[in-house]
Amino acid sequence: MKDRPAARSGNAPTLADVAKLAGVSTATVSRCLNSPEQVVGDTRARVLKAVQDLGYTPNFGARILAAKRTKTIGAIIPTMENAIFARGIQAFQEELREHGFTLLVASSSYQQSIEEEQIRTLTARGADALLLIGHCRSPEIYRFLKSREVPVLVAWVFQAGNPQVSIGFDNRRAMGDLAREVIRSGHRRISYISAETATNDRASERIEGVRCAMSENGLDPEDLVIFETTYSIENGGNAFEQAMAAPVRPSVVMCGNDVLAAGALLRARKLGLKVPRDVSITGFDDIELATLTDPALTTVHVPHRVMGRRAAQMLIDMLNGDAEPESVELTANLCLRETLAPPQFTADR
Amino acid sequence: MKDRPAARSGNAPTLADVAKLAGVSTATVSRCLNSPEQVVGDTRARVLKAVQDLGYTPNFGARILAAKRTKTIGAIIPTMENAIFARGIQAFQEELREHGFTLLVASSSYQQSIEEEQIRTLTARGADALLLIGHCRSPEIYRFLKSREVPVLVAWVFQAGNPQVSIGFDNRRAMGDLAREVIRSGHRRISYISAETATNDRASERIEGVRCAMSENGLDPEDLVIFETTYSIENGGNAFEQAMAAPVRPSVVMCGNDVLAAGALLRARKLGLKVPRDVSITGFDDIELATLTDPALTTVHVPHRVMGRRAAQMLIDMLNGDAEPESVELTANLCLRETLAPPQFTADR
DNA sequence: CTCCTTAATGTAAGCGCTTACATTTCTTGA
DNA sequence: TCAAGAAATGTAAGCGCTTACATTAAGGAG
Repeated sequence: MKDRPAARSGNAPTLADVAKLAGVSTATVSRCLNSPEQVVGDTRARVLKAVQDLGYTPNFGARILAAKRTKTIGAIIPTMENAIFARGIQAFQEELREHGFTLLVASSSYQQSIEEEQIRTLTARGADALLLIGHCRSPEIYRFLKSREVPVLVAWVFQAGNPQVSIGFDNRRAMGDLAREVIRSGHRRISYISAETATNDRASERIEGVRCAMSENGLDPEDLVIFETTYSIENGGNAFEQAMAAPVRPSVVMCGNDVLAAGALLRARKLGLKVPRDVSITGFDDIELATLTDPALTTVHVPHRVMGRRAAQMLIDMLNGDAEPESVELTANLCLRETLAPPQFTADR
Repeated sequence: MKDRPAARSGNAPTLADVAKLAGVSTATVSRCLNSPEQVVGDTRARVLKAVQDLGYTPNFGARILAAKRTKTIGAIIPTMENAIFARGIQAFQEELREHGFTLLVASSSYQQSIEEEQIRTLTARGADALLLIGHCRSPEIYRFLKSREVPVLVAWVFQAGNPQVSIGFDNRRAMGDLAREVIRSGHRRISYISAETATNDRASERIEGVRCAMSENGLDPEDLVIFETTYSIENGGNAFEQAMAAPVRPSVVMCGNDVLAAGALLRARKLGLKVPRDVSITGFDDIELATLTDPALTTVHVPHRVMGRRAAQMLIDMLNGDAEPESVELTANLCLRETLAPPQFTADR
């Protein structure tokens, strides 16, 4: 890898170039750009014309260095490939843009070490604040963030009592609600397909939700059969097949998200199982896909877009020091569609 | 919006702090971090320890300013909400990471002005190179990019003869191939649901592909009925309904992508139309969703992941000046599944 | 018409890093 | 053992911007 001589040096016009052309000082140009009300109309016009003529673009590196604030916010999500994050982040960015902020996105592939690296990178790049997903990360990195005084907002989760400011919903309760519904319709043998729980608190909270619902209803939480895998249609299908191969067949397979559920549904079709007659399947998130499948997926609706927009507003408020930041709980509602039905009391087992 | 005093000043340890602690000069520390082979093992260890102890993170602003290259690559995509970009970019980022590059993503909401703004932003932030989607943008911005000497790679398209380096597939030919297949199975009355074509060359190229196929087969390209809308399931459904309400009902509705096609399919079901008996539907992209629908979608498979990975490699090569960059054409293959069948020769009309 | 207040603009000191060049320290061959 | 060249390290000059402070211009009151 050859080190090329510094690229694009000498080309980009600088503040000084603009200043010279407009016949003012660099300070005036800077003010024109950052607080135009401080400079009189006449001069301002001249400066802006010079900016135009030169095709001047400020160098953010220099700005970061000199000003410490950059009107940039960073977000680190597990993966762009999951529609829920894509959607939330898209809304997040739209809201930020309306307030003159730029968004920098990075993804961590669900790996804690990568996420921490990205946190450092974005901070070093002058992100004024950060949006992160879930609570699961090392104390060091929280210490780091604190020492750098970077405001952080955690999204996609809400846990009463957690001091870290967050916006999201209570994963445990949401999945618990669904599980209660499942149990109420008569299911007793539940299998659960989950994402890897090690560094994903949303996933583990959801499992806890199911367990709670079980004990509340006199079922032994220990009986919950769990299959951990990575989010993908294929993996969902495989896990489903495994689940159905168990000696005691579940009457319902609950899935940690819609993608897994879609995979399960597809595989059920392939295996010649009728859903929900032979087995019920549930998802989580309510992405578009959930309405497309046949039968349509019973799932939990999460307001991703709303979450994204509100997250942006909260972060901006935090940056402005407008008010004490406070966690926001959004509600996730059940979406009862077609894949859940009372179990057939067949004589299997 | 109050201007707070410069945040996190005085907190972050700097190169100088590290240097002092390690008892060396800042130059040595810098070398330790950027070209470790230049500093002897003993010193290096001392410096790295100091870096650890202090929790030092380099300030990218300063780096951009001083070094002009940042091992960062920017990508601007129309939207994160489209699985195809999400997938391609995810692969792109994975490959970049393996080579020590960081990815900065921004999205343009399919708006040219926003895209150009983002191009300037990412450039100003020290992106060493840029990945952009499609060829559609103003000459000024290309001039800007050229003057800044920022290597640019255009993805998701390949047009023979276009001097701008790109990686992708020939949208016209790919959709043309599908159209030929459609015509070969006997269809004559084709309706087409497209994305907005104004600033989306992929969309317009695909339409051209259909038109070509039509004239090759003795059909009048003027007869192609086109509905333009924004990519979404809902819009796809609406456009489909409109298409089917035409006095001369199409026997096939071709869609600019799978999302529109899924919407069409769903709406068809709602309208009581059997696909493909009453009407055929085709998509484009072959996203996961295409296999989930019932019947499964006939579409064109695009190798998004491969494209992302190769794009990363190409950009890195360009940055290294390793070889003359050359456009790469990938192939997009037909995926004949269940939604396309010969038309019924009913007596409608 | 002068003096003082206020608004507009200019001056210049960094921000933290890289790197060309200068200096010191180590090797090595005769 | 010593000179000469190589290797390791240090010195210091920016990179382009913001902003505290200094200066100048413009009003307004007396």
